[in-house]
Amino acid sequence: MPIEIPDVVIDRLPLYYRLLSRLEQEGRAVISSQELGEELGVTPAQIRKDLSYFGRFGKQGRGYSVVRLAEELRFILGLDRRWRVVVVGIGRLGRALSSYPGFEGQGFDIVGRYDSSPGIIGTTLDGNTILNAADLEADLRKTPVDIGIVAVTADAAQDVADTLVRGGVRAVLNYTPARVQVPVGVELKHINPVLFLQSMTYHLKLRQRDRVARAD
Amino acid sequence: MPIEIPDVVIDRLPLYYRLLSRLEQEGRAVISSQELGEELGVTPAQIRKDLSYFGRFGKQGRGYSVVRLAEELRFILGLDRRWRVVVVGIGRLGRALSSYPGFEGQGFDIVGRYDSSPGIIGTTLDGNTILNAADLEADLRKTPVDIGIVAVTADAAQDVADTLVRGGVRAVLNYTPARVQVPVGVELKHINPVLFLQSMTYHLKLRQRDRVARAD
DNA sequence: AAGTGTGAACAAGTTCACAGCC
DNA sequence: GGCTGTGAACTTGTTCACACTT
Repeated sequence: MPIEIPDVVIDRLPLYYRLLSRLEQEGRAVISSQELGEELGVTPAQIRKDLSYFGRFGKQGRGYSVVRLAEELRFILGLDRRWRVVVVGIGRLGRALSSYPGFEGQGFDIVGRYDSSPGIIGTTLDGNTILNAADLEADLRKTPVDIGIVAVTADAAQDVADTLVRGGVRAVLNYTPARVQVPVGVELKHINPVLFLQSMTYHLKLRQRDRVARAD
Repeated sequence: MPIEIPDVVIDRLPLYYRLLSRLEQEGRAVISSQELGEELGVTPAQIRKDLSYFGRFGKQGRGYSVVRLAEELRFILGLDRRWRVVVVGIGRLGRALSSYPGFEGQGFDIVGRYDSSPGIIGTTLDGNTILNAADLEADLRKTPVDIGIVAVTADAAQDVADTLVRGGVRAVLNYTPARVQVPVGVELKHINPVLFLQSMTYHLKLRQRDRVARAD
């Protein structure tokens, strides 16, 4: 009976969670789907439907207990434990990611920073020694890691992903412009600013055309 | 007669374009939707339907001319011109973005790097002087910019976005975990690695549960 | 009275399947 | 013969609207 939950729903949950988390800290006790929706730019029906995939967390006539719902989402998303993350590729981007303060507070521990360049291996970053990427697979085998962030050059991306997977990593976040392949059963997401920009320019161009057309 | 083209379609075009671009360089003359689809993990019908929103670029019995289709996509996406970009916030992430070699080659010129910290203003990065964020709006008024990348702290994000918009920027790429608002008519995209990771942990947790269940 | 949870209606997006052209 | 372009069929996702609970 595992009713398939749409991926779009899963992708919205962290958004809900982030807001709930903030409200929780602000000491807000109860909130309605209406108000949640306004805050997030989503319809209230959407929020209720999304949550209904996982249970009945609200009270009619009242709304959702902020604390309760935050906790439920934490549980659903697996944020009630800590996740072990390695960053591979300590160039400028890898350095920025390794030092990103937002991970720690959300349950993600960066437990390894790897690079393959002799000039970088052995140096320290925020007090952590950069390890040799050649040791990555062996290290992963010794002490398992959940998530790998790939911030190497495009041509090395597939190799690194393969190594991560061989080492037992079950989720790969690829910051490389290369499209990498992983076996089924391994989670994979791509973050590529150029693709974002290119879809934005489509809209910019459209709008410019409109403006010119209207000016006639 | 502007038939509304779904946003999902627009978001796929840069993917198609990137592959076509590579094929073009490799000297490939013609390709079928079948093969494009295999390469991209998309159904051939999807590709044909997507492209059909914009015109009839293929030849029956033959496929698509790689050069022709790449050119069409370049035109559709507005990549047949250069776009002026500023990066605001030159912390570790802003530095990484400012130096990212992928922008230049795809038609995006970083024409300004701004920060508000006295220790950073006036320093240079890749030979470019970091400018004072206090001058941002005036600078934008003088020499217009198309796209703004926001890489400041979360609490400053909305202010920076407002400044960009007042300065005439029509697209904002927000690297901040803060949800920012922009007026209608301004493009806005968010890139937040934590949200990506949090939807991945949902799947990781699911899979772990499955594994435990099977082990019984 | 207010607001959830949810089947039913609707909308959006994807795939099918085939006529038409090269 | 092979592959595009595209209505039609289907599937997926969203919104509606209301019975029901507090």
